[in-house]
Amino acid sequence: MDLRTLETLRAVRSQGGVTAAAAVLHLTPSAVSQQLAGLTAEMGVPLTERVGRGLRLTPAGTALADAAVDVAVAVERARAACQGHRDSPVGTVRVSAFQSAAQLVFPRLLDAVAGWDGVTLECADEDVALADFPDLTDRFDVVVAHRPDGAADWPPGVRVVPLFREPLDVAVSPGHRLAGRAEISPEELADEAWITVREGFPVAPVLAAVAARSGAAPRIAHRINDFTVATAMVAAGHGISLLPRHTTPAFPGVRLLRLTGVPAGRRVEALLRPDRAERRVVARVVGVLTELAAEIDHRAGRGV
Amino acid sequence: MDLRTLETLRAVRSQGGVTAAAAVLHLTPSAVSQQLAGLTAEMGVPLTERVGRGLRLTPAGTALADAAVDVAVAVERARAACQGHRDSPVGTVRVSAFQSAAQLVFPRLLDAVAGWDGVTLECADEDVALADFPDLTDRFDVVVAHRPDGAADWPPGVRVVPLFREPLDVAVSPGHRLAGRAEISPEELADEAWITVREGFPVAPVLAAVAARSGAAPRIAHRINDFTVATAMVAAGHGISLLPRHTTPAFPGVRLLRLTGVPAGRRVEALLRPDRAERRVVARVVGVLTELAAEIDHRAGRGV
DNA sequence: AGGTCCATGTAGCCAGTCTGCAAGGACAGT
DNA sequence: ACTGTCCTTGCAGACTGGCTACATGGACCT
Repeated sequence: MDLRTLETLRAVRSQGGVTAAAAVLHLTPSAVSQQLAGLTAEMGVPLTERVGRGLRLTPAGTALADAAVDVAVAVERARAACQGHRDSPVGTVRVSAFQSAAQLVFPRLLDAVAGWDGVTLECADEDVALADFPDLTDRFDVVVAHRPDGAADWPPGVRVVPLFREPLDVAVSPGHRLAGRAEISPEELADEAWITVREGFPVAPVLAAVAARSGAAPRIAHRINDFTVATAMVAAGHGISLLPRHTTPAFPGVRLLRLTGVPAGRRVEALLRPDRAERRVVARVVGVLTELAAEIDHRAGRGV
Repeated sequence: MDLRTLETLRAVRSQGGVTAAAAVLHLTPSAVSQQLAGLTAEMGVPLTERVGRGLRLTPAGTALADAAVDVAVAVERARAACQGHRDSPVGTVRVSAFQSAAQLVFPRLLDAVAGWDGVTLECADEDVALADFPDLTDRFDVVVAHRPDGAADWPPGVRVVPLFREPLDVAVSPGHRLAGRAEISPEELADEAWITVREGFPVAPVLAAVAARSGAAPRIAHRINDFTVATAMVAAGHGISLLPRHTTPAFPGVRLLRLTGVPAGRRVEALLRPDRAERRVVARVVGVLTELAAEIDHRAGRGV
């Protein structure tokens, strides 16, 4: 019954297998398997069961993994209680963000942390499908994620810190027939060629909702995940796109038209594993993140 | 940051030193010292400080030890969550009780547990001064302790399960001038020679309270901790004593007279460390203990 | 000043755990 | 139906980490 072993069990659950868990934990599958075997022997109850060529946790294993979260939280709380008697929190914080938020946030975050002694920030851009964001919390302390309006909540077990809401606008090229307009309604977009993200990625459902208002299925010409690329393609007149108002890169000539009649936006949030959230450094970094978010919100006139 | 290391820190705090903690943990002082050094290095804060030739926890160390209790509780809760998916709780439970309770409780407890597969009960009689009972919880899962009426509560951090209250009666020999009486008031005992327990032991303050009612300081002839010995001496006419009604050994001719006008009694309670209390076997044993206690209470007509 | 007790270093041993490799199943495609 | 691939698991070997035994250095007491 070791802290590392419990951590391993949780990784096996969240990653859904020995090999994947081993990758996250920087171990070999053999080591993970042996830890599981040892833990099972100690508990006297089977914790895992084979399913196909993979592995799944039994009810007992799930119960133990759930309880292991509380253990990890208690441990980090203990660490924090100790660090509280120290001048300032220190350590390394790993932060991931999806591309557009990364561009907006990472530079300022690094600026803010530059003056903190003993604090190292490791940034990484990770843009994944909506359902895969929570899993990133195994590899990062803070995961900046986004979620379209109306999407389901994040699964329980992950701590969510709201950062800001960002409206999605319709981006058109300077030469487009609607380029002179400031606002646009979904009905006027029925025949447009769309540039949108890959299936399953966070803003896709919003386009579906907009299209539903126009009556017809949207005509999707290209699937581009990187908003910078998408913006360049819009600028060149290869289609229109639904782009976030604040984080869309300034690109000469691209016009952003406000959508009327349908709430189109996404929520940007920080995702943390509860135990990681207890670390004082992590909490401090999240604090800076929320400050930055408030700035963005404010500068944007609190969105639409 | 290991579970064993945190356990060590707690032992150092509760035992008040490296050597004592090592004894409780079945380790050498050197091992304990090294664990402390490692933990201190990891935390980056001094956790202990020298005081005289001994050792004391710093505020940071105390905070960590406090938090470590929650960790231990979470761990045992995890273990219990897992055992819940098993047919029945198993393991070894170490129980201590002071002499008279041991005599009353241990045989029946062992009877009750005899039928449980996989459960081993290790009994030990430990009669210590009032203030030392909580420390026993480091060495035993369940500590049956007693505490006179009106005594201070047990310190925080120890879990208390009430078992029963036991009135204290005045024991006299058959030839004593009061032997025919059923009740007695403190005032009538002013000139008696008392046989009582050693200073600091649980029923001592009750005698002081009784004597206070009689006006004069009690004349203490002998200090005997073992109630069986005390009873034998009372029977032989060497003094009178304040003895618990239910657990006083049946001794030919000794009369128990009820005290009037002053509440004289002791509370018998089970003391547990919070993490130990989470173990399902332990909880089950405590359950049997409380049942036995209810029987005793009932058979005694709920005391006075 | 000597004796005793306590905490703390140091050397060496031992155990637990990880890596690397091999084997056994299970699914998918030919 | 068979082969190939993927995943988990078992086994031998290396290694890191922790513990014991012993020695050292203070602090209290007589």
